[in-house]
Amino acid sequence: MTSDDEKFETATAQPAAVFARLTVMKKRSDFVAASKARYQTSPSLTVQMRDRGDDDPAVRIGFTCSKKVGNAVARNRAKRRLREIARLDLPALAKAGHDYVLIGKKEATATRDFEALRADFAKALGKLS
RNA sequence: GCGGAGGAUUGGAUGGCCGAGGCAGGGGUUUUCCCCUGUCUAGGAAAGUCCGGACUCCAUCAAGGCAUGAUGCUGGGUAACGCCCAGGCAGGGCAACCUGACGGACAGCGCCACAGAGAACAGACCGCCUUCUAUAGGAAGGUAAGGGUGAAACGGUGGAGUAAGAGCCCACCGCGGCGAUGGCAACAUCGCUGGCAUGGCAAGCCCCAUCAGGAGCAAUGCCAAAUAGGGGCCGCGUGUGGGGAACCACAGGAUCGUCUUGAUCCGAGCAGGUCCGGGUUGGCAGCUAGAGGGUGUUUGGUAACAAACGCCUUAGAUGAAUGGUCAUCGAAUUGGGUUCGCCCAAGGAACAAAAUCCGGCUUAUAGAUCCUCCGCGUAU
RNA sequence: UGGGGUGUAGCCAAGUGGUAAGGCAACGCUUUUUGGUAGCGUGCACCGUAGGUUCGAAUCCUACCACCCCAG
Repeated sequence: MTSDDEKFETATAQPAAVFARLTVMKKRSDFVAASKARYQTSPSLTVQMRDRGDDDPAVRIGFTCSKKVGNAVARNRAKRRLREIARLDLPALAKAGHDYVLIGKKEATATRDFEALRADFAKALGKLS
C-alpha cells in the first residue's frame, strides 16, 4: 500500500482516530516476526503485537489456527470468529504501525460466548498497550 | 404385536442486523484501488487417497523378447476399472437374505516346527500272524485292520476273504477319465469306465490368461523483477586400425525398466558466434458446462445399462470466500406427572467442509421418513 | 493438493512363517567407610489397531489409525 493510498483513505471514509483499513498479513516471515514480539494469553485466544518500526501507520492483522485447534471445520469456525471480533473492535483499540496476530485455542475459541470472546480480546489488548 | 432382512430419501426451520469471495452492469478523470446495484456461493460422504480415466508434459522412434506390477468362476454393462448387473459353485442362517483373492498342486521347485515308527517315489514303534531256535525284553519273514502322536497318517462305510491282513474282490459314497443331454458359458444331470495310482500350502516361488511407457494441475505454458556465472546449439574439430585424402571397419555413449535387431544422433579440445536458464519473489493462463448431474416419458434389455425427446440445475477460493451474531420455533435425550391421549421442566442438532475434473471403492455419521420381504405369536 | 516412508519394552533397535536377540535406562545383590566404577542377577512386549490366509503370523494379504519427509 502506497502513501498516496493512505491519504486517500483518511480523506474519505474513516474517522480520524482510525487510520487505514485493516490489511491482512499473508507472508510467513511476518508471522515469524510477530511470534518473537510481546504476547498476551486469555482463556479463549492469544494475541501477539509487534511494532514494525517503519513510517507506515497501517495496522496489519493475521490469524493462526493450527491443527491443534481441531479438524478443518473447527479451524475454519475459530478463524471466522476471530476475524469477526477483529473487524468489530480492532479499529478502535489498535495502535498505528503495529502488527497483530490472533491465535485460536482448542475448543475455547469456537465455543465461548461471543460477548465473552470480545471481552477477552479487549482485555488482552489493554494489557499489551 | 414382537424380532429380523433388503432397498430408497433426508441430513434442523424462519426472520432482523452486520459482513466475505466470484461474475455482470454502472460510477469515482485513467491504472492499482474504492463505492453502488443485481446475481451465485459448500457435501453425501466435499474425507481417506485405495483403484480407473480425462487432461498436460517428458521420450528422435519401430518391432520382438525378458523383467516388474496388477487382475483372476462364467457371461454381460461401461470411456475405463480392482466397479456394477445377472448367473454358477462353496460356506452361514429356520427363513427373508448374507458372505467369498472362487484359475492351476499329474509343468517344475520349495515348505510342513514340536510330537510321532513314519510328514510324501512311503514306511514299520507297539501290535497281529507264520516259521526257526528252544522259553528270551530271541531271530527271520508276512501284514497294514487295531493302538499311540499330530493341524494333517496315503480314500470312507459295510461285506466277502485270509495264517493274520490288505481295493485283493464286491455294493454304495468320494475321486479321475470319456460320452450324452440342458445351458452362449461357468456348471448341472445321467450313463459308461478306471482303479485307488493323485495329502496340504499358490494372501511361498511359480505356471496359465488378460492388462500396463513415465510423471503429475505444486503437471504445464507465459509475463515481470532480481541474481549467479552454469548449460545447450552452431562453427573449427573427432577414440583405435587401414588409407595421401574422401572414406571404410571396429569400439564407446544417447534415444526415461532392461536386452536384441533396425533406425537416428553424439564425441577430445577451443581465440569464437548465438540462444537458453537452476535457486528466490510476485502475477496471468490452466480453472471449471464435463464420458456433467437430477427428473419425467417412450423404446430395447431379466438387470446393470443404452438410445431419443422435454424440463430443471450447474461454487471456483489460493494465510484459502461460501459466514458472524441475536430472536422465535424446534428433534434426540434426561427428570417429574399421567385419565396412557398426553402435559410440565431441563436441553438446544450427527459426521464432516471443495482446491484440475469425472466414474467407483472404503471409512465416519445424531436422528427422521417411506417401500418390499421373512420368522414367531394372536385372531379369522 | 500430489508423491514417498516409518510404527517391536521407558529410549535405541535386531528379527522375512515355528518359544521375540542385544544395548542403554530401571530394580536387587556383591565389592567399597560412603558414592562412582566393576561384576552377578531380575523384571519390563497381545510387535500401531481390526479382520483374513495358514495347523501356526511381528513376519504374508486387506482395511483403518498415528507420525515423519519431499515438491513450485
